[in-house]
Amino acid sequence: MGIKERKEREKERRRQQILVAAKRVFVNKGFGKATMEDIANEAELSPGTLYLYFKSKDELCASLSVRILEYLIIRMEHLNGEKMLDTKQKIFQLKKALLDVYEFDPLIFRNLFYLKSSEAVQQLSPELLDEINALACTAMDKMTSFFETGTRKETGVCRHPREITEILWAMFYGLVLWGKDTNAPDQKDENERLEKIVSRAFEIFERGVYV
Amino acid sequence: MGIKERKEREKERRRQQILVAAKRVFVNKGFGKATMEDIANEAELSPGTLYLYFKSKDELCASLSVRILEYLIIRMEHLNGEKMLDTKQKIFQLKKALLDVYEFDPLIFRNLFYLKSSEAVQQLSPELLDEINALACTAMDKMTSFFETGTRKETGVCRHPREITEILWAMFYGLVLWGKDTNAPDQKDENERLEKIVSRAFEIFERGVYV
Amino acid sequence: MGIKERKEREKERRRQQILVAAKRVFVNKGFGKATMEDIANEAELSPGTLYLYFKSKDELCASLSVRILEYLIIRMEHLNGEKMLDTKQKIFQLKKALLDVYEFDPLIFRNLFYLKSSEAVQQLSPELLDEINALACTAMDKMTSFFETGTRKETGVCRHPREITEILWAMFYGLVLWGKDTNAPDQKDENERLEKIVSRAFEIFERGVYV
Amino acid sequence: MGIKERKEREKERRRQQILVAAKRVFVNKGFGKATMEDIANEAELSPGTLYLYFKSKDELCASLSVRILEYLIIRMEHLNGEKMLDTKQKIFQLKKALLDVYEFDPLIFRNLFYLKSSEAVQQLSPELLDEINALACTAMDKMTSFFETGTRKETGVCRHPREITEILWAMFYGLVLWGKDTNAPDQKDENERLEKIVSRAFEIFERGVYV
DNA sequence: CATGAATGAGATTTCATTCAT
DNA sequence: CATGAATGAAATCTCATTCAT
Repeated sequence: MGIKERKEREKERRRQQILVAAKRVFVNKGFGKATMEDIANEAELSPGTLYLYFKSKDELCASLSVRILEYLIIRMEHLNGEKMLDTKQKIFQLKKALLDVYEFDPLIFRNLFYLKSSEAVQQLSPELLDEINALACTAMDKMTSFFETGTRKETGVCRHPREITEILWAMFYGLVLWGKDTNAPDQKDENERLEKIVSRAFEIFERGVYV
Repeated sequence: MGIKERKEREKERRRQQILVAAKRVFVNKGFGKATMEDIANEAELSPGTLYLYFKSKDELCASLSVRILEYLIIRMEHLNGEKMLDTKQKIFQLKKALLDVYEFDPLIFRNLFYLKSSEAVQQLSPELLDEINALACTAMDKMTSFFETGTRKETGVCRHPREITEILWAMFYGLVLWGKDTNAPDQKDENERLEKIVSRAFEIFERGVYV
Repeated sequence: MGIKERKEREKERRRQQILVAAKRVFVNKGFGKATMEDIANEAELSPGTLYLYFKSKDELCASLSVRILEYLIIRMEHLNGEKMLDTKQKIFQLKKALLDVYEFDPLIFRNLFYLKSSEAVQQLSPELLDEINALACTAMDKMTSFFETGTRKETGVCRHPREITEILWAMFYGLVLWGKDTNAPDQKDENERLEKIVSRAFEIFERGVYV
Repeated sequence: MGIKERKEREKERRRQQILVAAKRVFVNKGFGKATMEDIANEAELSPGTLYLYFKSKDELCASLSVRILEYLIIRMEHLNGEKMLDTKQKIFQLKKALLDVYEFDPLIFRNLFYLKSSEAVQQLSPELLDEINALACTAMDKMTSFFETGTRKETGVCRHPREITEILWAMFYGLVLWGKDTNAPDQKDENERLEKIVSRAFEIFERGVYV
């Protein structure tokens, strides 16, 4: 039945449309101060409609993380496709990937933070919570295996791929969250600034990983 | 007038008492979901009383950051007292200092993040905002000068003390915020876990900073 | 036009099907808390469809009463068919009839009460309101005339058939509404309990009606 | 501490004031259609204030029943004070008492009905639910014991005091609920009508109770 | 200073109803 | 006819803030 599928697709598109609108609102107002009405207005829908797609405001917020984690995982899978890299190259590739993800959605880290901050977590439906946790795990695992596969055939470098992964991730996370100047005049400047400092950080780090 | 001073001191003590209570509440509920009544109950005061010491909920939240930044600065000043350290030792000392600050107030980074996240910033009184910005700058400056003074007499290492400071800070910030597992069974376990990964991170980093 | 009639019949059948579903929902949720969507789900129809058969939720509710009043009237007409009964027998027959009606639809009294309770009445369409009032009157009249015809040929007993009717009706109504234990384990037990106390009540009453 | 007691009293008075306002609103609009705002306006308070005294709308509604059941119990206790009555007199006294209760609050029965109708019951706090159930039981017990004490010394009459109690109560309940004409021009007329039919009912009933 | 009852604006959420398909 | 997504008004309830005591 083509008709059922089309409906399905449209429904999913509408969901995405709402998420996009929500993201725009959150960027300006922050999660706490944004209202469902704001989001509805931005999405050019009525408040009630949001509830056809998301059980509650908290679930809507959390769903943003799903979207972005999915993108992150895809990016990590791409990385894993590239074989025959040494650790140095890998760190470089990871940096590039993370900066891409950030550019795709600069809100991602604030989002993940919000999610982790126990603010909302408690009243999410178990299903959604499980989904998010699974995605976050998968993302981390993919990153880790990226380092694992590459490093086995080398000189004993990078013996703790999991920790390296976590540290690099945290470093990026920290640079984004801390550096984020709310009053930045321009997203472009902001991105440049970030790229510069991240590059420096990964550079230093990369030297440190080598024995 | 001793009497005036005593009043002053008592007033300040009461302020601190409220901040302590607020911190306890925020740990559990998050900034957004905590109510003034929650805080008042925790402080064993009435809601109205809070407004004798803080202009608004947002100012109260922001004041928590002041408290912690002050402690951070003190800690950094101590560091600066210790002369004749090479970069390696400095990084080690900084790590220790940051872990101490974290132990003093594990909430500090969520706090600072909340402050940066534009959620509330916009409606803070300019005075408070200025104070916080000044404190944050001072803290960063102290950290930077810690690296500067140390490194001049050395081998050209650490030519970008400001960036190193920012990166180390962000790395720590990231490790704390990301690693923070809301459902951690025990603060002590949590602390140990953090210390371990932070040590590893600073270790790698320290190797990278050396030429 | 047989085709028109068939359409008509089918339409009426669909109406009944909706009413049956509505009744099931109301039993569990009560009139106020039940939603049109609940009813639509129960009837395996879409919410929109309900409005093809009923002007509004209130009209749907009210229509339930119509259904049951019609059954009540039919039952009363049967009673009137049985001639040559003395008051004692009549009271017994009435009891039986009422218990039958109750078994046919245990919700009937809550229904009628809801209708009387001014909750909705005010916004019903005049036509429906008139219909219901007419039916209620007819039902009462039939009951009354049941006593009238019987008692004329007797010994001056039962000189106020109208009042007797009303009292018996109210007594039954009260026993049902009051006794109705929402948490009753079982409709069957419930029915037995009701029959027992109703029998006792009519027994006493019957002795009292005789001079 | 007189001051604490005074506060206590004032708080209780305010609660009563809200209940009185709620009653007035419910008489006009019915439980389902009345809004918290309606009640707040009637009580000349703000909507938020209602929630300082009642956890939810449902709890407010249910609390009306508490008030009235308490009055009912008091009235029943008075009855029990009067010794040396035969059953006939007792029935007469009970009738008078019930009519008094009705006059004190004509809404009582609709209230109790609402409470029983499962509409709200499910989401009441267990404490309130227990309190109401206990009160309803007490009321019934007092009525029953009124018949018991009196009848022991008599001629074997009234061997089922519990059932008699229940039947009389239900009869009254039914007469009130059914008779209640929402469009009654005047409460006074209404009361007279009720008194007349109730008297007739109890008269008949009383003859029936005697062997 | 401290209180805490009251406020009332505003947030989330629900749901009867409509209408394009 | 039937659908069910969308609506949007309205309801419930929350909570930062105020103010009379």
